[in-house]
Amino acid sequence: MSTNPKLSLLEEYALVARAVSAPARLMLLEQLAQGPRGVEGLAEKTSLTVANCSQHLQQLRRSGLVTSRREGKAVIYQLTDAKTLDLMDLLRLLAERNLARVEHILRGLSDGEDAPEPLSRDELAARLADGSVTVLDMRPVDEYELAHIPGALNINLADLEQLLPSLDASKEIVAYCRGPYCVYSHQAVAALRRHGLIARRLEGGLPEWREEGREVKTISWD
Amino acid sequence: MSTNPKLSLLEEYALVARAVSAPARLMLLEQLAQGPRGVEGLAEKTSLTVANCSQHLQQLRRSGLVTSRREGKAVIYQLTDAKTLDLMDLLRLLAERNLARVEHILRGLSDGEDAPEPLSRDELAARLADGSVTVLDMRPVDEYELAHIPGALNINLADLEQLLPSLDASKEIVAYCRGPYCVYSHQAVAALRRHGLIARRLEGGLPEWREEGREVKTISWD
DNA sequence: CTAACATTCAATTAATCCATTGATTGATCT
DNA sequence: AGATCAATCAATGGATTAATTGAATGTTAG
Repeated sequence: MSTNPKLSLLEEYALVARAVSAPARLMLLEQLAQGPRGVEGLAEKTSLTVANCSQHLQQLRRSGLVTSRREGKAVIYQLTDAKTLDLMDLLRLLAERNLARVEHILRGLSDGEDAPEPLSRDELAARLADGSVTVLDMRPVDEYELAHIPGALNINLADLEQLLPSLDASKEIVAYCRGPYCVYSHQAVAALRRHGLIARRLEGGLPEWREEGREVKTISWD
Repeated sequence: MSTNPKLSLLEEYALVARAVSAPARLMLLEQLAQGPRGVEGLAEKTSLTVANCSQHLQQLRRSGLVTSRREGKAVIYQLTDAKTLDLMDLLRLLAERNLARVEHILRGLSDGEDAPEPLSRDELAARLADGSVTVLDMRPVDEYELAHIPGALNINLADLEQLLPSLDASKEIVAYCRGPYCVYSHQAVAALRRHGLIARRLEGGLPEWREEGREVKTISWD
């Protein structure tokens, strides 16, 4: 606690940030995003010890991101409100942007090849509805599990070759990954076109898709 | 770094959170929100040593929230994009909600007195335009400085009595503070009405006002 | 009241983070 | 080249944080 009022206010902000600055607590929040749970259940899902889990949960409670109530001999924790989810989404968005940008720079990729125009998100939404496209999610499987465009197939670049025979060559293929800087979908499209398929990238990536409030599918993980 | 891919992804999110989990870095971000600056200037504004400031800035850069470029012998830092501001706003929102809720509980306040209906934000916006209201911002001065409703007077409860004579008794007075749970505006309205003035609370507080994308005024601090 | 269970508390250790210091790099100017 | 200025690096000590263990609390069931 500082004596300076301006600083102590910033310390208050920092306390909230601190709460989401440990992977263990992010795991807990991911779990709580699926609904209220007891301590033991959460400990199991996150493979933390019960005591450790309890302490993390109390830290989250102190930060105001979750609340708890007693139910019999169990203590049930739950997210305080949707703002908590907003915070997690923003972190995801920022973090994945960074990952994507880093890869992009590392590989020295430029956009100006013979690549076709990317498909806009509006267009994809329309064509998802009438089933005239195959959608490929090129991100790592853990990101796919957290959220993906409904109906998208998860495949990584290395395995793409194996998938080729089973693709419907009459449908256009749309690949996406983390965002505009992400390399996966660029490379996927290039590979697919080399094999004579009709393929385009989605404009932006999953973060941008989510941000516009479009539907995503989430898998509840182990 | 973890070997588990799911964990290492969460670590990436945590890294972003960690970046905004120190008051010193939040100060730097506040400064950068006003525009790009060099290291020395930032160090002065935040009263950090140059070396310390540089290290914090590098941590912010690693998290992707800011970028830097060289200009002559100076290194200029700036916010990467508006998403960084979104993150800060969200932290503010969550933190101030908590502060407000804590106060509310501590003082055992209930809403059901003889208090009048609060003024909606739409109404206030309309009446701000035609100048038929006096708006009081009851929050601490440092929060006021960060952002407030344009035209609002900042006054704390203790000093309210002194302000009374100078208030235009023919205009309705609207008081606001941090949010629905915050006590300042409740108490201000009660005090004003005790003195025979026409006073109401604003529905919600500044966080809610900002959230709706309404105009706020910010003062660049020292 | 006692036993059983879920959660929390308290104390320890190891790891991480922060501010400070002084040296070092990189860029400009004469 | 040498001087100067801005920023960064490297190393230190002090403070905070996380995971672990075992004991203590509160709640229900018998």
